Amino acid sequence: MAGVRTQDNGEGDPRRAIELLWGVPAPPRRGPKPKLTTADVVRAAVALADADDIDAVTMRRVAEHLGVSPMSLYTYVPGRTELLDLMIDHAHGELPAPEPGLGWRAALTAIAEQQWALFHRHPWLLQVTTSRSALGPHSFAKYEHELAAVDGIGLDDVEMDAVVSLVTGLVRTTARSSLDNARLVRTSGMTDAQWWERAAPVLAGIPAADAAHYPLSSRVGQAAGEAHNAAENPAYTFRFGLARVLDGIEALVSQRKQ
Amino acid sequence: MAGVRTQDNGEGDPRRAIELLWGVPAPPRRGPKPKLTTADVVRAAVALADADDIDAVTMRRVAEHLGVSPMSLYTYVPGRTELLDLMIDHAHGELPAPEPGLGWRAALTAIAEQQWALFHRHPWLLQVTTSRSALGPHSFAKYEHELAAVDGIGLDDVEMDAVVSLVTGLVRTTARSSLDNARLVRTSGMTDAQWWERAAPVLAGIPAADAAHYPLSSRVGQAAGEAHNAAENPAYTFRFGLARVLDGIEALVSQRKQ
DNA sequence: CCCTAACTCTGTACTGTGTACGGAGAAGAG
DNA sequence: CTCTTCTCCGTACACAGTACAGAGTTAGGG
Repeated sequence: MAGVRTQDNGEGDPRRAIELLWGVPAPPRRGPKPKLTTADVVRAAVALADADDIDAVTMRRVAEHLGVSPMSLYTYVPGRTELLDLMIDHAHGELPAPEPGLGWRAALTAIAEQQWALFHRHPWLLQVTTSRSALGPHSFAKYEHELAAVDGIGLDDVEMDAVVSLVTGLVRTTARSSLDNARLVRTSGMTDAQWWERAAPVLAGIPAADAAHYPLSSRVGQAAGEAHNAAENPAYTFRFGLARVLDGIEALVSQRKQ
Repeated sequence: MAGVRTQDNGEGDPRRAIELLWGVPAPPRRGPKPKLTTADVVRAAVALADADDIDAVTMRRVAEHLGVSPMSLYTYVPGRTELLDLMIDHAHGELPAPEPGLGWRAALTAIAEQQWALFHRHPWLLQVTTSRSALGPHSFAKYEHELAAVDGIGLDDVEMDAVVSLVTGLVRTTARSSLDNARLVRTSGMTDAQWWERAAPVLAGIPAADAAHYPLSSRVGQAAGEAHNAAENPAYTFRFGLARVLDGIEALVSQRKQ
């Protein structure tokens, strides 16, 4: 029913990875011409992840996709972890530059919507942690654009950072539940409705799970289910949450103004 | 540098798993006395995950921890996926019942703080998806308590659900970045500062990564770094975000009231 | 009381993962 | 032409989840 894990990397020396992210000019090459480029590997990995899961990105499968032996990938990429880092920055490159002249509210809304769309194009982005990996050019640009949206509206630097985290975090969680669910539908072959149809009678047979013990849950769950035709509607939760968050920020901004 | 993944389950029939969650009375037993109980297995798995990672929860290691062969675990638990589900509900059991008589704002704050603490006690909770798994008694109770905090303050049922998702989602994202980072420090053996010390000169050697290209990022990044003595301060982001979100909810509530 | 059905537990084995290691061949530097 | 450096590959290892079949243990039915 559930159980998604997050595995981390724990790399030692960041040098090589950072150089790859920024596309170092390439040291003096002596040996045979490489068949591929690092970008080829990244593109293949992204294609696999898009089509399926982050779990589909195995060194063997990426290699097969490129018509190359698994071990030769290590010429272009230090390991799987660094490949994931490169994939992240690659995907961040799809985020457009901000439209100039928008107010902070419209700018933040645009950013949130773009990231929402990005996550739906590349669901694997939500299966991967980004703690120390946001060091590529596109990730830098992403952060820069986010800050630009709230620059000069009366917040101090620390608040600007926190506001940006708040909005991007909202997008992440709501998109995550949207896409976790979509993935479950795919992998289990059951829609939410079908799954509930099977789960409901089991629960009904358990006295302790009676609706009387959970009055609010059953009332609200039913109402939400009817309103959305599903157990959850992450798109609604996203836009509802964004409206609340923006209102909350607005309160702070106008407080700072006086 | 980064690369945490989330793996999902995709189980077929939820019956057995739900029965385990709710502790079915146990069918007529004929064979030899079991050495263990399902609860033993869950406790051992939680202990392993607490001490380390969700990745530390392998069937082999749990079995070893219990002095039993790996395959015998399958007597108590259908598979690793369902074990994770049981772990989640087990952890949710640590969330206290709400203090009665609090206003919605205080109640939501208490809930958020309790979940923040729970995630820090059981970081692996953030490494695991919960899409369709919140069907255990403690997860039910969690949702019920969350709804109770905002019941009767003028929101409709769908809004209540969305408000609750908004707050719990905030806790999840901010706690996640807090704990992803802590785990990275552990696994890499480098603090944030040490890591930046190593990464900074590499970045400095790359013309395109110059501060001039990212004026806001470098200004804000430096200010945030000095204010927090770290690249990030998730605890601040959490409390700042919570204040904004509550303000945003307040705006909606008072709008509904008139 | 014994036999048999039901149950627990275990050893072995299969597929799949990331990647360390060593060797084979290609191509530029001298 | 030779040497050094590089790319690429085959093999191998440790570890994962768990299918399967068998050995041993217990309680119910006769």
